[in-house]
Amino acid sequence: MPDAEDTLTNALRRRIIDGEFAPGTRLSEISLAEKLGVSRNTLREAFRVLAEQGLIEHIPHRGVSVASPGVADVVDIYRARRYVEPAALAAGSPLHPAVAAMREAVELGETSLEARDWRTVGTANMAFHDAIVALADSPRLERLFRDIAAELRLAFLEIDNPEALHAPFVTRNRALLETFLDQGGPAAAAELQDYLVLSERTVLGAFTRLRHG
Amino acid sequence: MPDAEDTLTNALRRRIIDGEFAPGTRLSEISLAEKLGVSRNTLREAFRVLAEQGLIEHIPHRGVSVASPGVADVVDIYRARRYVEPAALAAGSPLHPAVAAMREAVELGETSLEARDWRTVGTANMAFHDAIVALADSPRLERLFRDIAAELRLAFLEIDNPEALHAPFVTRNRALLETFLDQGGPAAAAELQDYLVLSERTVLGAFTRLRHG
DNA sequence: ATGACACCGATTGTTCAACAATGATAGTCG
DNA sequence: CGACTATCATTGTTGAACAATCGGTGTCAT
Repeated sequence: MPDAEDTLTNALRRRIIDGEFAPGTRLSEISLAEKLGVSRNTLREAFRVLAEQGLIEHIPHRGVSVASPGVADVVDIYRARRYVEPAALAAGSPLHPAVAAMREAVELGETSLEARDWRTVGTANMAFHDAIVALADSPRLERLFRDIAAELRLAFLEIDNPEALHAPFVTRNRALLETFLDQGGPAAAAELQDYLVLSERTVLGAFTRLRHG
Repeated sequence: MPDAEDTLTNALRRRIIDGEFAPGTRLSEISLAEKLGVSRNTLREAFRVLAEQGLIEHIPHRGVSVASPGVADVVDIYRARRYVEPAALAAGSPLHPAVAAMREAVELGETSLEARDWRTVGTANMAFHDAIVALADSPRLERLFRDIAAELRLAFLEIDNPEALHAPFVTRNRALLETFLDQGGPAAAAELQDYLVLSERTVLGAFTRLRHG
């Protein structure tokens, strides 16, 4: 079955992001290869890709495990986000196609919030920010964001309180979109700065609460 | 010979960056594996890592070749740089350890300029900007910069006029460092914006000159 | 001569089995 | 009870093999 590997990498990626393998889980080459119906070598190639993306951690001679981001990782992820997202929003055009994606993400978030479908709320949230980055029209920045967004999802999985994590930001997304359209990029960028600070604080708070009981 | 792969990846990476394999060169699995004294499978794992880093391009069933960045890539690389570098400089502290690295890079650039050692001038140049990014204390931003800097080196290799490419920026690096120390981060950030615009223009100019004769 | 078509060869994609090397574990001894 | 050692499961790496695909070559009909 040639070409299994691209598919394999994506499949593994999705399953990890979806939480099928909890953060920190050890991924055994032999058993996982058997489970997925591929050879060890093919699986190892996929591992290398995912490790480079930060989704799994590879320790020589000790195998790979699903990344489990710690406080330092969350801090760094938000730092990177603050570098990229507000600037993308500040320079973004309201006519950019990504604006439609922003709107759709906001609406999906709102309907999912009503349905109390927190998982989808989280997905919509990420899609919203992904659209913001897309405003920059930079494949490399998009790739960076794709990777750190995936890592952040792992952090969310560790916390496992999706309502507190995602719900508060649905209305903020709506407000941010309207600020962007009504008052322009720079105003929206300033708002997003505060937004990200608050979001980081929310995540970090949940994290330390985890550690202390 | 276990643990060959991390070493292998780094070795290949360095050889590519050093121009041993010209941009666009097809890398045959069989012959390269033989040349490097590793098996095809091990080499393929290294390929996956380097492809993820953007150093080589992988086309299914057609193998990998050394990336040869085009105009669009250069534009995107500089876009990403403008997002990250000035902000890092603006927020950076003069007391940060990376400042020492900035200084060393400037001095190395100056001595290499005198010696007309353009290769080292280019290296020092990149080290200077690497130190700027290090001001942000963000592993993920550093990784992004490491990858795009490597890609940019490939673009430089394609142009192959290192003097025009690197020499003009030695004095600018010195000036930028002094602005940062004397007038602070924001002033230096503004200067760096212009710097990067000029640098991009230099590279793009050389590129189009290549295409037209 | 030219264009479509079928074939062939080289290369990549993937698997399997084997062995070396390492890290963790468990058991032993002082 | 702690340090040492032997064992063992797992990873690291290899080589050979076969399947699948791509690109070029040559043929053939028009």
